[in-house]
Amino acid sequence: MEARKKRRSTADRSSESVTVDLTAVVVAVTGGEPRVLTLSSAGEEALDRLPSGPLTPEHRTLEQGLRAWVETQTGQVLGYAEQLYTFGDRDRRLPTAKGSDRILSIGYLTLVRGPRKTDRAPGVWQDWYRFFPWEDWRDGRPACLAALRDPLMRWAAGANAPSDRRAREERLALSFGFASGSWNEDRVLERYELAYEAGLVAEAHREGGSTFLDAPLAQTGRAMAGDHRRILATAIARLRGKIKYRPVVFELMPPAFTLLQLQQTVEALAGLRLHKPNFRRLVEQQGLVEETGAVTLGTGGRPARLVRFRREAVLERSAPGLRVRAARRARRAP
Amino acid sequence: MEARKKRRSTADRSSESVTVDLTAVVVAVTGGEPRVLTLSSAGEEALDRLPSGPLTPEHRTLEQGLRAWVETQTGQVLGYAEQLYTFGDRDRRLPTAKGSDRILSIGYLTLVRGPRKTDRAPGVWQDWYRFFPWEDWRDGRPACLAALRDPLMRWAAGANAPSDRRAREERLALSFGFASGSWNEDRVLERYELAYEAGLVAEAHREGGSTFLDAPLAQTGRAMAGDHRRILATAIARLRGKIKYRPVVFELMPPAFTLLQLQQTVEALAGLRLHKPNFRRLVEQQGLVEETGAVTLGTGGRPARLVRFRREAVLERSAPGLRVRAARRARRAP
DNA sequence: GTCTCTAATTCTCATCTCGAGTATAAGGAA
DNA sequence: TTCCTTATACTCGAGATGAGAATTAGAGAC
Repeated sequence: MEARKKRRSTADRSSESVTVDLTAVVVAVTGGEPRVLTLSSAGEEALDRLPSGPLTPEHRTLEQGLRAWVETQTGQVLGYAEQLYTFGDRDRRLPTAKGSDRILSIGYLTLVRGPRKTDRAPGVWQDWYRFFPWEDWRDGRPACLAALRDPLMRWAAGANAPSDRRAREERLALSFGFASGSWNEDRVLERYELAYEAGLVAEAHREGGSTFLDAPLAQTGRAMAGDHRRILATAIARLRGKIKYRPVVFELMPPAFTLLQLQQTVEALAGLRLHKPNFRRLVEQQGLVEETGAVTLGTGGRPARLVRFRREAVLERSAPGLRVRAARRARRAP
Repeated sequence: MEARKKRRSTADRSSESVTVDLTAVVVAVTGGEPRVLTLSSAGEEALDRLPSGPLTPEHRTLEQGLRAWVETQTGQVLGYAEQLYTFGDRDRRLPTAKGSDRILSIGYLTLVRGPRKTDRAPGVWQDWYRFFPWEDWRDGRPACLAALRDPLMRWAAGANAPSDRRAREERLALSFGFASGSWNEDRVLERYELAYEAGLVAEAHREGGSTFLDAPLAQTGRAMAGDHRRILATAIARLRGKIKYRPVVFELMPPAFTLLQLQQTVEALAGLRLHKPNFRRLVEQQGLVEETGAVTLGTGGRPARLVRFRREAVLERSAPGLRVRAARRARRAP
């Protein structure tokens, strides 16, 4: 543990001077897979980290600062950007531990359309399911979930107070759908935090956190520097939630695309397989796309129409999005 | 364009030292009206402000700091708390302008159940519609909206570039439902920001913002210190959105309540009138409440059953909330 | 040219959900 | 007992949704 200073009576103790770190989760979908832009953290064991940098006086707005940092670090120009959350606990493990000041991290979700190949620009586009293997249900229930279940259950059972135990069990049931058996793809962050608390992810062991480890770490996903994996979880959760009521997917699509490409993009993000005819009906009923007139050949079958996003849709519908539903909703009590 | 600095090698100019302000929107519903806890800002013209205070080294987490400040400033102990957004533009007008450092404000939405009467504790519970009179549609379309419409339209028409004009008109259509005629109660923030940009709220004139003023300021709601009204707008928007898929309303209810009380609470927050039988059906179908066995007399009619929140509901449904719908949804193109 | 394969697109149908309205129940007061 | 008020229950039709079957249109094999 670090010496946690308690000087509460120094002159200007009324306010603490902190430095602010702007951190970007840069998302794209290529080849039907969701990708995050990562860099290699300098020191130590070369963990993956997210593009990030300190807020400086020249940044007029936070978002401006974020864009600047991502550009200088990766060469990537951002499209859509949305603030996610501000992390500010005093004892967070940080990738760039400079001094003993408190560091606030402001996380952003950003989307880019055509991720340039990272020729010689630094940065790697990685499939985000490398970091969260249990989140990809496109080919059915992921195998690693089975491996997580037992340690999680044992962690819950190992709580001291019975009330604690119940609380943990409830969180597990809610997040992973153990018991009820229903998976809610939006709860990415809750699941990561449970895995963390249970000591199942590598990050939890870096600074003497929980010690419950005994689970196959290989199955708990690739680690990231600092708490970047938590920020990534926050971003995925937000994006999965948001595509349902806001047309954000289109920020990831090329100007013209087929309905199948759109579906596959949504599937990639949500980590779910969808029913093709129903997906089409949804998109068309909502008026989210319009014809370009062109078609694609070379699909291997009947040519597909190329469509584009129809901007007027946001004016017509109150929640223009793709409300995908994982499975049949839980039926109410009989 | 701003000079985008590339000097990545100066000593410590790379990071700016900022102070952080924790700001709370404390919400309760009493007497069927939504309330915010406000204080009087010290200096100047005694504007209403939200409870807030700087982050200090003793605060281990941001939320902890927030709770501490609200308690010391108002005596109010918080229940539910949720981070909203971090405001950090360099040129924000702030209620407590200390020095020239950048100040980051982290806004929180917090809910309290039984707001203690503020006997001699500082702080006033104010109907939040005093700050946003156009947001209350419980008795039909609010009158002040008619007064806003014209100035807003003129502001849009007054844009320099035609593309700008179109963009403004689109935002107006989307936020206020002019034209389409459909009101979306969630877009509180967008509406406030439009009113601000159009110079229709007092805050816009405090520091030489836009100068479009000519609208009846009396109808544009009570002003607040700094950008607290924007933070309040953010909170209302978040809360209105969230009751639809998360059982947060119950954080505002007493332990036992009638279905009508619950409905009136939702109506107060959403600023809408709901269909009684359908609201009951919704609540009961979702299994959100259970009987307490007791009934209330003195309702003026048939006694009402007292129910309580049923915690298991969150385990059964993937989005346990009260998806209230303002009106018939927009029909698709013919 | 015809057949076959693949993927795009269209239809069907039963089941839910939801908005809206109507009917009945149970206290209190006149 | 009657009326008034509010709580609670029932009904109906339109639209949304989940699931699957049927049809269409290129490409390549023969």
